[in-house]
Amino acid sequence: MSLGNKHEPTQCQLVGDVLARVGDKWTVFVVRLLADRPMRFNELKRAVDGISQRMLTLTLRGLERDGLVTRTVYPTVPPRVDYALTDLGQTLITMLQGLGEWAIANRPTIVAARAAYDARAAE
Amino acid sequence: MSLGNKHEPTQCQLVGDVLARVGDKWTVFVVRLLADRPMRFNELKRAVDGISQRMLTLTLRGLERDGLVTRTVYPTVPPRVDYALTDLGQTLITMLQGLGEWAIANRPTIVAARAAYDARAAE
DNA sequence: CGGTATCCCCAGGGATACTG
DNA sequence: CAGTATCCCTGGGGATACCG
Repeated sequence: MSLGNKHEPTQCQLVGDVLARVGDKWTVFVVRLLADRPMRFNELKRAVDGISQRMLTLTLRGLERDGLVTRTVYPTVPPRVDYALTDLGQTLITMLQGLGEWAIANRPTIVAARAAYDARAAE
Repeated sequence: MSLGNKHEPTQCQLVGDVLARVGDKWTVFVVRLLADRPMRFNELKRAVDGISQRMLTLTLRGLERDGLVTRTVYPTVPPRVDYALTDLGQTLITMLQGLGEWAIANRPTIVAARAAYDARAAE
């Protein structure tokens, strides 16, 4: 097996891709909400504090494209669109959960490190 | 305990912070390299393909500020600076490992979903 | 209701030159 | 060697207006 093969990205690149996917400004919030239950567009918009209509659309389109979210249109009047996590999306939640635990466990340490660093820089 | 307390960020925000920290363009590559052993500045620069001097500096400063990396200066001529992961940085590696496994396991699914989505969009 | 389309701004990040 | 300083450009993302 060739490690330099351009068609087989390194693990680093794969991790980078995942982070690029899920590390944008809004994805985590949307995914977190959909973890509980399917939601409609404006319902999400109201729930995700501060998101613009444009960014909600882009975020959902991206998730849909990667197979993490399904978009279901009910051809009623007025139209109704439901967004829901796919099975793949559910597995992503597990990853984020792990990240959340790490964040909670280590935030005090990080905050302290930051304060110490900034104090040194300011002197 | 109050969940709406502004001094206690939601878990979503914490995850978002971690992702913002580690989800930038270069951090994963640098952290991955330092996981093996401490490295010098230009050594890192050569190892991380395509990174600019400026961005390597900024990335390392950020990691140092958050207590994930230590910076050790040896006052020799020419100067020598070693960067190494802290214990906290090591725990981060564990998280990234998990992300990497998820990425490897699910990439085929994601690639397929993307192809399918793009095919629909193009028709 | 659930979007597109358009305009605009600013931070992330590259290239280059200079320094202790 | 290990940076800082400066310039510049792209694209992420907000605000607003319009559409089926």
